[in-house]
Amino acid sequence: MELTKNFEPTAIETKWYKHWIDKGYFNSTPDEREPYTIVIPPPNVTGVLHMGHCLNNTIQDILVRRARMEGKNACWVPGTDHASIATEAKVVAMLRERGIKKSDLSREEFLTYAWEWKEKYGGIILQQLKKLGCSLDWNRTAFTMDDDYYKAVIEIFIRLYNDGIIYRGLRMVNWDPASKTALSDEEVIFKEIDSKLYYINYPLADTNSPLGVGGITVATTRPETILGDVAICVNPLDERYKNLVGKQVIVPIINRKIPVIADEYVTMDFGTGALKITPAHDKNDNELGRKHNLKALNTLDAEGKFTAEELMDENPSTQVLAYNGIDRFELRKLIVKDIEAIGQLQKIEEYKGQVGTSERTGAIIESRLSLQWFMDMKKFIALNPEVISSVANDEIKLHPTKLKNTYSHWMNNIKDWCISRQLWWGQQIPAWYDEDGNFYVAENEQKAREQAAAKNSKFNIQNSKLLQDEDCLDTWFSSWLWPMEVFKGISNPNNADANYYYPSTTLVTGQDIIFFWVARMIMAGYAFKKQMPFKDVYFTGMVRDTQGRKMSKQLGNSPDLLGLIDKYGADATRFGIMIASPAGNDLLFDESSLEQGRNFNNKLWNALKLIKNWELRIRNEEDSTHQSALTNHHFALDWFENRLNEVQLEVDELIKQFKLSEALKVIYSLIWDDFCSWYLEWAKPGFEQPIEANVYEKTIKFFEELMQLLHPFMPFVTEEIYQLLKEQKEDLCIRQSIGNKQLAINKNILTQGAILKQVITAIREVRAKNQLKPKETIDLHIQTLDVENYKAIETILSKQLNTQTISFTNEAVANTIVVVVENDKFYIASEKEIDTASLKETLLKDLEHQKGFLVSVQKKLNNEKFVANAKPEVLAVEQKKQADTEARIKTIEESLSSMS
RNA sequence: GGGAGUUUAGCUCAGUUGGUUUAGAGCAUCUGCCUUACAAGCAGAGGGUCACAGGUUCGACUCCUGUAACUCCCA
Repeated sequence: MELTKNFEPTAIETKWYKHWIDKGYFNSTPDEREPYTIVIPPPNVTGVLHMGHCLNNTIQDILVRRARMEGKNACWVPGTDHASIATEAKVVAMLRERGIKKSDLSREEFLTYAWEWKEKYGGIILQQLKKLGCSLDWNRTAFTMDDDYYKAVIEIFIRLYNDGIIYRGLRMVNWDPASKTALSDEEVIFKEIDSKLYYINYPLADTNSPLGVGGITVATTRPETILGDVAICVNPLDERYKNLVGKQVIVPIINRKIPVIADEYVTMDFGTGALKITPAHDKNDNELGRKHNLKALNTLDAEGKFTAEELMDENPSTQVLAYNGIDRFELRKLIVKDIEAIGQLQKIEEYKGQVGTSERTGAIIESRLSLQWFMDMKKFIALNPEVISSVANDEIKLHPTKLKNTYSHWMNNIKDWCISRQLWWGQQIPAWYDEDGNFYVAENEQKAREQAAAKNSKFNIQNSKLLQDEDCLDTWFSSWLWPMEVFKGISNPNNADANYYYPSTTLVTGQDIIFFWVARMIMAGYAFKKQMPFKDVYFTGMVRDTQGRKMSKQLGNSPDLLGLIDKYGADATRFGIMIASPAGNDLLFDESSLEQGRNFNNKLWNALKLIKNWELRIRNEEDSTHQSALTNHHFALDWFENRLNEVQLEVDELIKQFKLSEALKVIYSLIWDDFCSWYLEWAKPGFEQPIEANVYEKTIKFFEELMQLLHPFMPFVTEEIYQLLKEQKEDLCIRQSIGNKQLAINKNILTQGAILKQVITAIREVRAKNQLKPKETIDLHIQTLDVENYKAIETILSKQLNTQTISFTNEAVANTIVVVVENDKFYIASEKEIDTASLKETLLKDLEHQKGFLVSVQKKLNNEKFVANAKPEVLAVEQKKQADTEARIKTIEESLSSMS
């Protein structure tokens, strides 16, 4: 079979992925083997594959494929989450395009459209993962709104409500006026925004002085909330305002009389040192308001528009009523203008401030008083203390470990979790309200009716009205059950799958969702299963561009992943993203690393071609008349076998520590340098020469093992090559590795190999310096005490250095170039004239270096304190260094003297 | 403002309890090669007072203190 010039990934990738799926290799069912479970961080149904997913899922696939080859029962569960806010926004937009308004639809009608949208677009990202080669068990694909999953979420809500952990309360929440829903703190992104600081005067109420005289000036960024002001607050230590505390001032426009109060909370050097208090529209004001028993007056509605509803007791003026329905930012301008008109605006300053924005819609967040459902986190943690201890004592290991601090800090300062969202796409809150304002939490309306009848004597179980809460639950309130409910661990407790696969083995996810998701899964695990959800958590950093900027749509710096896979192949893409991915750190993505991956594919491909060329030239050992060639091949085989074992152990260790990038680097160098550049050159027969059968077979075996080692990282090219090397009974994808523990390593052979490489490199270097063309032969004279060792590698030397003759000598050879490696000397004779001067220079440079080194070693050995304090083995090493260096200096000096 | 982290070659990173031949790798750069697997390649080379300033120690990239720059988290 003729092999193509270069490796061509596209067709090969499609072929093998289909084959693996047809064989069902990725499907897992419980058996007697040890399970290795990963649940995918469910991407949004709205999502498309981006670099973050690529990194994340490549890592998961590497771990899963390796576990599968190690004989574990590997199970990687795919799925998506319903992403309430994002999906609802997409569906609303889709409807708008069709000319349909959400407000004209019933909940049921809207949900029909939403499901339609989900069926059409929700699976795109999972299809894209197949392109990347991900070995997911597709039979297990889960969705956070599946029927059973839905029921599980509801059940958990009811359980937590009955335990007194979920409560309903009026709280200051982060309100997104664009999507008209509350957001958790984690969904708010703070941004620096240019705004203005308005200085507004509040005149004193109890004097007859004209307006503008003898008042108090407040600096505010939010004049539009002024109509909700209920107090002015100053620092009790502030001398400027001491005489004003306890007095009344007048709120401009609405002319409300409010008190001046004192509290340490106020910073004296910000603005004027006087703060207006609007408890309905600011978190801190709300707290101060509660502390000082102030009323909260809400002046903005759910969309962020002015409403005078709560001001009606004050008989507001027509001017105030005219603000009704005006948007908050428009209102700001208007009120500033109106305050200016009555002469109460003193000045406006430019100001840079932090403003919260919605992660999903980008809208500026309003703090808003609202009835929401909450989880009492302090109580929850008190009942499940393992949530904190398991991470602290490494029962659950976080990688990198520095995140342990972050985790415990958050846990110990945890705030209540607002779990309700004013949306329809999600699990509807299982609470029903009767006409008297009582509510009943139950799994369905019938059960709620029964409860109502039992608790409310006025309630008629047949006829009375009962309305379900309109809101749905935060998406994270469903995805925190992911590791258990993908195996139906809540909806069908103690089923065989859940018992076998839970807890999962490893979780791979981004650092950005450590609180959103990871921490909450740990909570759910201990609360509902009394067990951790996973043993190790590997956090990836963020993928950035070469300038270190986040990848974003606005910057247009996020590459088209499928385009990259088309261009370079999935293996090269995986290689490219892994090779530059330090454990737990941000990754600066550069397309050139994909190029490196593609080149690596070709390197493998060409090594295959070389070996295929040997196939027809195999000769049995018995026929051999070249005994020395056999010994030499024996050395090459022996050396590479040991080198391979050494690296296999190293990789094993690295993967255990989640140092995947390093493991890949080590394998890359083993294949490119040790196997291709050294081993194959040593084992290679001469032009049109036959190859010994055992060399051929061993080489195939080595290559197979290399492909096996690399397979988790680059599954397609390795499977293809594995199958082409020889007729295979099984697929590489499921080939079982031999336990690494049995691997023995002969250090002597490895050292000998290292010296051989050093000799070849050193002699090549002087060849290059003396302009000896590769084709020009040399005569090599070796002066060494280990003649036998060099005899064993004679033909290798000859081949790699293009020698005409190799001989051994006990003394300097005249008119040659001298090379010193360790304590051996190599004299190189050629027909070319020798550049003695440059040769001398090289030797002198080396001599100087060695002498300098010797001085540093001797300094230590002559230091009494060092000799007294250093450990014996350290002392021995230093003594050996001294002896070696002295010997080397002697050798160089001899060479130099023989030259002159 | 509070907390955590980072700083090693042009770039991206290793460097395991302080001593392992006066700091390693990949990429990039330079030089020479179309050598019959591979020019997407081969062979070779150059490049670092380990951010800065002190300290501990016989000995510091490694431990301690301070300074600077950057990053992230929380407010």
